[in-house]
Amino acid sequence: MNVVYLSDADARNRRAELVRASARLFRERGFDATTIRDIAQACGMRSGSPFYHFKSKQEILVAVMEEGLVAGLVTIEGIAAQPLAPRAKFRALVRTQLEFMLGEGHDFIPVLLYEWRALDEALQPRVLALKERYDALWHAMVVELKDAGLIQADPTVARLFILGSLTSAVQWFRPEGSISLDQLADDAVAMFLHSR
Amino acid sequence: MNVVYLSDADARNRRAELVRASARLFRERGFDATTIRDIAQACGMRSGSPFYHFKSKQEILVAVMEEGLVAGLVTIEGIAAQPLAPRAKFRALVRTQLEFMLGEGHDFIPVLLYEWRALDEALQPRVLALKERYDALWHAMVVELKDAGLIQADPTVARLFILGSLTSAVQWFRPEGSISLDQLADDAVAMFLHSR
DNA sequence: CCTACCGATCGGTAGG
DNA sequence: CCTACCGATCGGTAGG
Repeated sequence: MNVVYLSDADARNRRAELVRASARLFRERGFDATTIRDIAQACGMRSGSPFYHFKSKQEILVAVMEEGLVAGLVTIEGIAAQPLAPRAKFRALVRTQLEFMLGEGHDFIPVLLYEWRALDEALQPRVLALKERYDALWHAMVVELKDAGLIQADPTVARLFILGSLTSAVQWFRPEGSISLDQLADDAVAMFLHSR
Repeated sequence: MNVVYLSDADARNRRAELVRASARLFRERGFDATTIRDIAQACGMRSGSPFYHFKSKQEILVAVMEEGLVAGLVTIEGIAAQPLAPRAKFRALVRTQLEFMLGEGHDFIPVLLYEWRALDEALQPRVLALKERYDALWHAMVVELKDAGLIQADPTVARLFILGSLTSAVQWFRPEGSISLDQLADDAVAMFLHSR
């Protein structure tokens, strides 16, 4: 029953491939509209084979969310730790956030943002802890901006509005369009930060 | 085959009831996760009965989107037509938009925003025309603000960021929480409009 | 990882 | 609008 059909290394590779393909499909079609058969086919497998690597479709979703969030968090926390002036740090954080939401091959964060509801409540705590680290980091950034007089609104609402507007770009940004991620970051800074 | 089981008036009422219940369910659970049986039950019908009023589940979705959009558009256009100063008009538009997204019983616009992908491509044009009127109105508002020196960023990006951040409130705003829609509107004005 | 399959669910329909 | 039902799809499993 518990016979091994793949070497450890092969199994790890195939698992990673499943997570990557699932992220892309979940992002493009949504979790509910993506079938296990779609995922298997995208990796050249038969329909039952993903279950060699994951207990359930929900476990695939949680893997997509966790792995994407961990990768993004490490990068973002690295930037937040740099000794930059508030305005420059904000610009750098925004630019990185945009990269993780809109850049080539970065399907994980959009899935996290748009498929949260599809995740079984029992599994949500596993992702929530990471999400909170994310929010805490941005909250500190916004408070720093407010102390510097660059933001006037309530910090919590400001944080939610800023992240919300960046998030919304997932819906309308087109990489082949005329606007670049750098321009987008500049516009965000111009919009959200007042001059003193 | 085409026998009539309800009077015209009854049929209209039941249809409206189906649209209202569907809007709420689509908003709460998503389109894919809502079954015809859920909708029927919410209206005290049996599972096959919604198809007396609608050809398909997709037709229910399009009805939800169209009816919500038409209602919102009429109200929003009324405000845009008022002779208000740019800052005051912006505040009024934001407040109304928040009402239609977050207010009691207003499930239509969130469904439009979050279930667009679930709508068959063949049906999208029916809703797109209304959406464009919406965007045009907001675009004119943003240009007016830019001319008045209250916004500095590119008008298209500014419009998308503003609507995106308001839209995001659907995900985190809780009516029973400590913040009111009026405060939210004030914070949006403080965030997005610079002083001259 | 594959083959073969099950059990449940779901959108939709025929007929009254 | 109800009853009774179909056909397809889908997540998941047994066994090798």
